[in-house]
Amino acid sequence: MTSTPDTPTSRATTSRATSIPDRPTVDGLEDKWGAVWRAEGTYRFDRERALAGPRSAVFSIDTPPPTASGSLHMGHVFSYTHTDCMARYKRMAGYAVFYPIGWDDNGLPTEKRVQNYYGVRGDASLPYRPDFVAPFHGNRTSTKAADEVPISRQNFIELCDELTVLDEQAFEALFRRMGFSLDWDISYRTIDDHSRATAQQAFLRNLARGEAYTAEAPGLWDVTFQTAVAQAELEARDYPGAYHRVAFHGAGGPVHIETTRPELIPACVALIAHPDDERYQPLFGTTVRSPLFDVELPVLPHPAAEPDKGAGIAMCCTFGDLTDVIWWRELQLPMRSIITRTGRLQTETPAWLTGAGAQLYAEKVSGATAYGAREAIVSALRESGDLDGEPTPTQRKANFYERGEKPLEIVTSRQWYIRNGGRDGALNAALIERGREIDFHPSFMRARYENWVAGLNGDWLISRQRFFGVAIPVWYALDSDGQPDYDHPLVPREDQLPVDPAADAPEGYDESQRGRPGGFIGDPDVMDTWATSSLSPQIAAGWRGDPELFAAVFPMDLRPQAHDIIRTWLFATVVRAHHEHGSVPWTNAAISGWILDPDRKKMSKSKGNVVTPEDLVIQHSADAVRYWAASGRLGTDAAFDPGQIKVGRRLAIKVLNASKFALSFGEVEGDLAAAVTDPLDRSMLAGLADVVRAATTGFEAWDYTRSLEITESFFWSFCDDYLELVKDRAYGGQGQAGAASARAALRIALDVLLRLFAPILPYVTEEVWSWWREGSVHRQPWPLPVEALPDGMPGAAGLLAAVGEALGAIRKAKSEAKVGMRAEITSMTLAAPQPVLDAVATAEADLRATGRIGHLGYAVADEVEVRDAVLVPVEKPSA
RNA sequence: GGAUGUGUAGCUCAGUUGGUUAGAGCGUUCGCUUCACACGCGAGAGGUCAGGGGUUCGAGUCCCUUCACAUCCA
Repeated sequence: MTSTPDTPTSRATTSRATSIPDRPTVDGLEDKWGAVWRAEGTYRFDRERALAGPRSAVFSIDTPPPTASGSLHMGHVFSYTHTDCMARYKRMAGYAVFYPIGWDDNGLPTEKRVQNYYGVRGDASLPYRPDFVAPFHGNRTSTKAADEVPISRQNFIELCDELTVLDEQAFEALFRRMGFSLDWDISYRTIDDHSRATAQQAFLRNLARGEAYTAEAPGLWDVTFQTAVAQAELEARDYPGAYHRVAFHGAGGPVHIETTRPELIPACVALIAHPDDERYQPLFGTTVRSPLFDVELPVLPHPAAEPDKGAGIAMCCTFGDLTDVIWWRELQLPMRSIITRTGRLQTETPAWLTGAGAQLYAEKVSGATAYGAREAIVSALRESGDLDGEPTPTQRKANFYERGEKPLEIVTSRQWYIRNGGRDGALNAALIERGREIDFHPSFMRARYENWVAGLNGDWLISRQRFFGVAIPVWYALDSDGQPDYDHPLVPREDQLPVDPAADAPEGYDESQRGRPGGFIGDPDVMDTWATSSLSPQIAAGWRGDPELFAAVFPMDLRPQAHDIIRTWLFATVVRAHHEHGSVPWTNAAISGWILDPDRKKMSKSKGNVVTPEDLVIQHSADAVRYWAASGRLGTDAAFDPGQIKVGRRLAIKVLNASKFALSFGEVEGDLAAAVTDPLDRSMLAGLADVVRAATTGFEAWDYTRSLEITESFFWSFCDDYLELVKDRAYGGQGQAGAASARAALRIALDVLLRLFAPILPYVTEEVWSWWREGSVHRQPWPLPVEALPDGMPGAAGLLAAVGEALGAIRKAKSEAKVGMRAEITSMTLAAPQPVLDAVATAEADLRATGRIGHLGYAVADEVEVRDAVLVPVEKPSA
């Protein structure tokens, strides 16, 4: 075994023998360095250091767990790159960066994908089949529901588990290729045992404190997915309908209402007009009889009636829309519901119907879809003469579940809620106040939060009648008649979590008592996905089971996400932390914009304008794609721009080539800074010190784009002007000391520049670092201005700028003469303001070598220009 | 209807607390085989800063107003 000397800890002395490829390339760096970073644990969270040090030395990130069953799109790459740039900066700035990754794999998106991928459908009434084999594996051609094989809940869940694991592998591969410096050792899935236990524990504590409760109430219901839907999942869409002018029968003659839903006439409980509406004031307190069904109904005043809409008087049914719910509740009207959970009208004839009405119901509408019932009732109204005129088409706003295709119905059901300030002014105000404890980046995004919280109109409905989710961890005792006692749910102990009430029995009971009088039943529902993902900080930070870690990283420093889910994910997370910890979940929220296609439309699969990130990375390199993403500021939507990716690729290549060049002149022994004696070199380093200051300010203000722009713009003029100007001297054209000064300055500049670029371009910077340095550039400290130019060393950025201006004039003269830049200038006069002439005099040898100038004269002038140039064109070799 | 943001070169965007002649990249035009890079280098053309009004010695920047677009909430 050979004895190796201890690796020096000082950064500046860890140079190693330079080894540079002949033709450096950006292609293939992802695989090369991805493997090294993985093997070395380059981005591993330093737990020991974090626990030992103060909280302020940790930077913790609540990474969004992507929906694993969704497709990978540019939006992911965009937003995750923003976060990664900040994470890399913070790591270099000395923080112990806690940067976990999770996958959101429970919930409806996964169920839909499993349904399509395997050709199956969950059916809670079926028994488990241990030997079940799915008919398809992503190769299904039919999309007909009839072709789907119904399987048990447990079989369905097993398939969800199987497919999400596959999907997550695809995500992980992309995230690794993109160079996201996540700690893959800290990962979770929202369906794994730890997440389920955490979600259940948080729920049980909400329940114990009265923040979670059940209620049987009318609520929005999706008839396709047959589940209750929360306010945050609503989407108002235009939906075609028709106004039907229908006569109700009053004592003093017909009362006409206009409705888009005549099929609900049998569910009508009242007619309602605005209290100030003089047309209907005489009718208040009287009753009318409904057409066809002849049910006696009161005419009542309520301010929610809109006098300008339709006839100004409306029928209130249980339930056609949310206004009906308000009327029903506030006017204490009876419940006459006929729409069932499938969206069809109930088959049994309602008890409140009699005679001809009952017969009509039984014969024409019983069991019909809403659409079929409407047709039947309209034709009956036409026959009875109660339809005034023909229906007039209209566009109305209807509520849809964001993933659904049919308008939501309102169905009465027992559901679980978590208090979120939607029905409680004090809690609402407290949550708005919590929002003000969070720094939003950009700050105007707070308005989205406050808008949403202030506009809530009910508590957060968290129960879903679905399969693949975290079970609501409660059971209900059955009385001797087999009726469940919903008011006293049976709960597990926290150390028993996670539990599945469908498979586990509550304490004090055994499985044989399930469903029997005197026994118990499990709550059949699962939680909404957000009820779990709103706990991502608690899940990742070990709230359950790792209190030391939790104390070290919570509340977290950063929540990165896109602006469309402020109302859902961001808000829900604030609600949970407020209830559980009495604090914010994090102190900063970095809000990324969306990716739009070049026509400024949001990119989406249905529009067929999606570009897959994998292709782009393969084609242009991860650094190039990151460059494009980092060019988009927080909060700003960005057009997808392949041109910008190409610019990134060029920059990455330039970093390789310029670095190769800067390192090609050989080592400089001893103290590099002391070797820099030439004023032009010091000027360049002074400019670089300014860049370090500005780039640091940019990152500190969450403005990685500004940091990149400043560094990039310096780097290009460094290549175009400085490298050209010192080339001759660095080759030794002007003696030993001059060469040493140039070579040392190049190495200092490269060292600093690589670190400035490292958060944005992790691959090429790491590649170049490996040519001449030990370790990873990503574990180096963020550069300080004094590393570019030591305190006290004279140096003014203006000198290089002035010489560069003179060089520009020389290039212009050659360009206008249509000769190459290598063309010799036998003699010329440089006209310029005196300060520029002074600067040029300081660096005259460099300028003359670069411009290939023989005799150089000076003249004072306002503008910089070349006069009286005598050019010798380069002889072209004859063909 | 309410809220928020945006409007600067053909395109994508910078433009700090108001301060000389408004910048960059892409694209375009012209030129250059240049010893790191042709995936390169050099040069040029291109703008009534959405419109109107105001404050100021001075406005792309501040105020008012109109218009257009986007998103969120009703």
